[in-house]
Amino acid sequence: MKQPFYITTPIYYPSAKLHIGHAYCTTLADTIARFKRLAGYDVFFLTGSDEHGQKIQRIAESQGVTPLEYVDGIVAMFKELWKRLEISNDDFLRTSEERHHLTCQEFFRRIRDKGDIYKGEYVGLYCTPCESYWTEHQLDENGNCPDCHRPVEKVSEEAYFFKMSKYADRVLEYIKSNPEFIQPTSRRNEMIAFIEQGLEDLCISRTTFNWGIPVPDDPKHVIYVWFDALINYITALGFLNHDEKFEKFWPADIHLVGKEIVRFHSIIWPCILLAMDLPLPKQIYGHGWLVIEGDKMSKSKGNVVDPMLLIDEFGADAIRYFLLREINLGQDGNFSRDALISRINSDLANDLGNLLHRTLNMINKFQKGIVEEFSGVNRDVDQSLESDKLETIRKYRAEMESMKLSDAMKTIWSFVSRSNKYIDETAPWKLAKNPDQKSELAATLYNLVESLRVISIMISPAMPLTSRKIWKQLGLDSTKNFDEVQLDDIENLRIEFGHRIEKPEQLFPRIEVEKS
RNA sequence: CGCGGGGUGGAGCAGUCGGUAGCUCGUCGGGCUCAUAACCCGAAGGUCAUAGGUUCAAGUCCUAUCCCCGCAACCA
Repeated sequence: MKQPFYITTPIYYPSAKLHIGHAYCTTLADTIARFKRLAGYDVFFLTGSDEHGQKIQRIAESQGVTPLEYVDGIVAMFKELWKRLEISNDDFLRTSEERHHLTCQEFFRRIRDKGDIYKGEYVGLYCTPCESYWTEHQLDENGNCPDCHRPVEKVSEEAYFFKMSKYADRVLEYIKSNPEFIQPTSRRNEMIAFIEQGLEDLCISRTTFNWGIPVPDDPKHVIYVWFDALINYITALGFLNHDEKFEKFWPADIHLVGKEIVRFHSIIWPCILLAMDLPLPKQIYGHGWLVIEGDKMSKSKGNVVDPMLLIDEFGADAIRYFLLREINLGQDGNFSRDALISRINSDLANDLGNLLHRTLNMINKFQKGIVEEFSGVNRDVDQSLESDKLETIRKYRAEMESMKLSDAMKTIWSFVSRSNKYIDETAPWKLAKNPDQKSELAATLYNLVESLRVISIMISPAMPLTSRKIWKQLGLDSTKNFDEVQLDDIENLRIEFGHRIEKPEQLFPRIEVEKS
């Protein structure tokens, strides 16, 4: 029986189109999910949309449509983006779906019945024209509403509270005794410090708007979006229907989230689960943010990068590779068009693309497109290439398993480089001129095809389209169907003598940049 | 003294247990010609923000200072 593996992205808020930061997070999750599938796990990979809240309701009103009509349009764009980016999610959860409403209400009811949700007074600073509560920190320099800059007033309303304080100690204990729970460590330290300063009970209902999940038996309240949103991870597993998916996949292996929402996932979410007597997720991984040309991405700065346009221009795999390679998981990373083009040209076109192209070209030119048989060739360079290959595979597996995705890409590419060097070392164009060296030539070309075969499997979680293209061009479909390739095939599968390669095609054309 | 992250050759970054400072791009020189003017080899270039301290030895530990960037509870 296959081992289960459950990974999630956050459910994104459909108040606007998704930007490159969302694409980054989802690409990371997708790459991990694909790697785990390749490694033989039974993977469930979830993403979705968090559709409720006052902000959505207001935008919809301003456009003269219902909230649902409004989010339907945006969510369709989410789905289109994930399709174009080759995201392999197993489900897409919308919090507006009935399955989620019912699950969420069930959580509320059970926690209330056991006495951990109570009715109280929410006191806050309210801006009447904006119909919004603000915290003191959010106010502008004059102590006014940060949106409209008019004065706010202290207002209270009836609200439900969740007894988070009751669970603070247990969550802290869990974090402390499970060092892997919150990653990276810097975030973990932050969370410990945060809990140690004391947790207040969480206000989990609102009465100032109605686009949300109604509180059971008290429908003038809607459930606060975070309480609503976090539960999505369990809704999707069919918790309510005692689905076998729930038994199999809960607790989640990784909730991959942005650093700004680590707190919700590593404190509020565990408190909710403890109140429900459910096991806690194994890991919350907080990735960093993308800064654009050194600046924080924001609408007001007008530097928001649309991933869809990038995919149109450069293709999904190039974007995926860049994000995985260039940014160290857990830290902030820089996104710039120049850096992207530079990566595409040097790593993808010059190194990988050209390695494939020159290899296939030589097989066509010197051996009429056939990977020919040879025997008795074992030069130092061959041994050296072989041992580098084995070391590369070993490192790659270790790095992928420990989520060092950027390191894993570096490891693959140093082997790409090694293979290019092997061509220089063996100089097949010279071997081709001498009939006595037919075996050496065949061995060289065979070893190169082997290198590319290994590379194509290793890049498949990160660059599924390119991986498939290489597989096809190498003529490997006759050896094994690409979709059935497993991680162990890196070592186990061997190319047969005499098989025919396909027509070489450029994987990544160079992008010419005008010099200024 | 709110919390956290960061300051390493022209640019972007790695540096695990402290032991001669690495990678990619760019620049310069050479080689090769199978290839997407790609590939391979070599070189130049850093007092690792600053000032102290611990140590036989510090980018790596400790203290102080300066600069940049996030977060600061209902905000995805």
